[in-house]
Order: sequence, then C-alpha cells, then structure tokens
Amino acid sequence: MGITERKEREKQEKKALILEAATKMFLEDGFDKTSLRNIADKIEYSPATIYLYFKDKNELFYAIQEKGFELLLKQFRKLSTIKDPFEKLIRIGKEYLKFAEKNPEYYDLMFIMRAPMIHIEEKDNWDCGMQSFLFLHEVVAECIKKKKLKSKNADMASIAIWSFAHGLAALHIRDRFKNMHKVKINILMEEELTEMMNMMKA
Amino acid sequence: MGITERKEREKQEKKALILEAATKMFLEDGFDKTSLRNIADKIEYSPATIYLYFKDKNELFYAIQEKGFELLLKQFRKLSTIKDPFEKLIRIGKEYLKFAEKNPEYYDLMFIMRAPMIHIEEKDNWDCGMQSFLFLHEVVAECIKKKKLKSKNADMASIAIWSFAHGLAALHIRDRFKNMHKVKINILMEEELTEMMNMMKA
DNA sequence: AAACATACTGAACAGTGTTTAGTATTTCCA
DNA sequence: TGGAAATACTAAACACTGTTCAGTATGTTT
Repeated sequence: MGITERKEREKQEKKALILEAATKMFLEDGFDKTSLRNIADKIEYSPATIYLYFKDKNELFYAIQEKGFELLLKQFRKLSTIKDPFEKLIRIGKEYLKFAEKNPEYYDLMFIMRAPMIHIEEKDNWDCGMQSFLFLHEVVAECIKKKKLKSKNADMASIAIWSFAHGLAALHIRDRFKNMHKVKINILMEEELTEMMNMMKA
Repeated sequence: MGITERKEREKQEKKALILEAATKMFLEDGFDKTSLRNIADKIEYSPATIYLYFKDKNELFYAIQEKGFELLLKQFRKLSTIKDPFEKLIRIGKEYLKFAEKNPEYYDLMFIMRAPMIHIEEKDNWDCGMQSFLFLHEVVAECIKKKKLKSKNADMASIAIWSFAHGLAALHIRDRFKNMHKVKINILMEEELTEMMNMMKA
C-alpha cells in the first residue's frame, strides 16, 4: 500500500515548499526581518502550520545554514582539479570571498549570526561546513609538505587563513569599512588576499 | 540665572543614568535580549521616558558602541611608549584579542552586530574607532619604513592585520570554532597571532 | 456508518519597539 | 501672588514578533 508513502512524500514536499519560501525571503530581506507570519502569508498557510514541519524558527535557520554550507562546498569542489597546491589555496580564498560577496545573507547565517551552534557529532548541520574547512586544511597541509608556505603547522595555518578571509568578509558585510575613506580603500578584497598569500609564501 | 543650567545638568545626569543602566544590562545579557522595558524597570521609570533622552534603541546602541571604542583606544594608547615598532604591532594585536575576549558584548556592538553604520563626517560615533585604526596604521607604516614587514603598502597591510585579528575574534565569539575538535584547537588565539606576525615579518 | 488519524487554523499569550494623549509639576511673567 | 506656559513623566495603545493550543474539517480505516 503506497498510500502512507504518498502521504510521507507529500509531507516532505510541503516541508520543502516552506523551506523554499523561507529561504527566498531570508536571502532577500534577511533572517531577522522575515517573520513566520510573512512566510505563512507567502505560502498561503497559517503561521501555526509551519510549526507542524519545523520545530521553531531556529530549525529553519539550521536548514538554510546547511544549504549554504552545501553551496560553498560545491564551489570548493570545483577547484579539485587544480594541481599546484599554492595556486589551489589562492583560488580557495578567492572563491570564499566571492561566495560572501554574492551570498551575503547565506554568509551571515553561516558564519556571523548569533545562533546556538550545535556541537553534537550526530547533527550533520555543520557537516558540509566542516568538510569545507577540511578541504582547505588538506590543501594547506600539502602546501606545507611541499614547502610552499612559511608555516609548519597545518592546523594553525588553515585557521589563520580562514580567520583572515572571514575577517575581510565579515567586516565588509557588516559595513565596518565604510567610514575608512581617509585611508584609501579602493583596494579590493581580492587584492588583500593575494597580498596576504604572498606574505605567507615560503 | 543658573536655573536653566541646573536643568540642563540634571537632564544630562538622567541621560547618563539611563545609559549606565542600559550599558550594564547590554554587557550582561546582550543587546537583543535587553528590552527597553527591562531598562525602564531597572531605573524605575516608564519605558516612554527613555525616548525623551534617546531617539530610539539604535541611539542607545551608538552611545554604547562609542564607549567601547573609547575603551579600546585607551588600551591601545597604553602601548604608546613601546619603541620598537614591530614589538608594538604585536602588542596591539594581543591587546585587540584581549579586548574581544574580556568584553565580548562590547566587541559585538562595535564590530559584529548589524546596525546602520553612520558614515557622516560630523558624527563622531566611529571617531575613536577610526583613531584606533589609525593607531594601528601608523605603527604598520613605521614597520614598513624600517623594513620590519614584508608588505610595502601600509593601507593594505593594516587592513589585512585588522581583518585577521577580527576574523579570529569574531569566529570565536560566534562559536564557529566549537565544532572543530577534529583539528586540535587547544591552540590559543594569541599563538595564532604570533604565528601570523612571524609570517608577515620581513 | 462510526471511529480514528491527519492537516490545518483562529485565537490567544507574552513579549518587543515606539507613539501619543493626557497628567502632574515646576518655572515664568504680569 | 495668580494664572499661563513650559517641562517631566506616564498609562495605554499600536503594530509587530515567536509560539502554543483548543477546535475543526478532511481523509482513511475498520
């Protein structure tokens, strides 16, 4: 009897429908400015219905955060073919900044917004996020092995590089470079990245 | 007639009283979780009274942000006596991270939280923030002049260093290092900083 | 046809930032 | 000194928010 299966399928479809509408609105107007009532209006259901498919607004947050991590990882994976590890490292950095620039709301959810970060192994919420970091970590380790980087510690170096890229992206997204016209900031973030990578080069 | 002066003084005192209570609560519970009603309860006034002294919650935000910038600048100024520019640079970085660690809520208001950043010259909201950056910029420029840094561009290098430090602080504050126990993170942020500075050294 | 399960909603709860009409109180001037 | 004017303050309301729950209407099963 495929009837319960059909029901299950329909349920998943509705969940996907809600998530899709929510994602769209979050990416357009931001997470905070999108209310459950707005989402409910859009999909023409009552706000209470959303709670039948998602425990609360946080769960919606995590679902979209996961989508973001998947998207970033997908971009990274495109760089897998690059042979030279240092070239690859630079491209990872550029891709990261491009991602933040093109998907500021995703980036916000993933790396900036305050949210109870789940640190349980089972939850695969941060899974793609972790994989993205490991992708970077691997390349850094290879760079170190081939003596392309000054650093000798892949753990430290990859965190350092991530922190730097995040710093650039986060300060930019949160408008903290705005009041800095006294110091010329016609310099693009990409240039900052290449400058930094040059410094780190062995 | 000092009567209007007394009134003015009393008004400023009440404004300070509100700001003090608000600051205390913001630093304890966070900006978002502190409501104007909570503040009003604490100072035993009606919520509407706050609006006689501050235009809205944002203005309270800016006032406290400014306090934070002043505090950070004060910490930086303590380092003025250090002669060697590279040593000074390292100490600035350490001080920055220490500030973020010890005053996470201030740091949040100053550098992470989404808020309409005012970019008008007259507004001295970001003034101490700017001065803090210029303090860093000056030291970086001196380092470059004395060939202590690899970089040749003080604008870019100072933004790079700030971004790196901010990345560390922000990811830490927003718990994004939490799920990274697969990669050893017994490494402290300070060690990350010195590692990075060593890389940037000429 | 009756019993049950599922899907959904209206209405409410407790909270938020903000505005406004109205009330005391104090200051000013004739 | 008495009445007008300015000041300080607040209760109550407005329009929101996330969330819960009793109740309804529909579909499925026996």
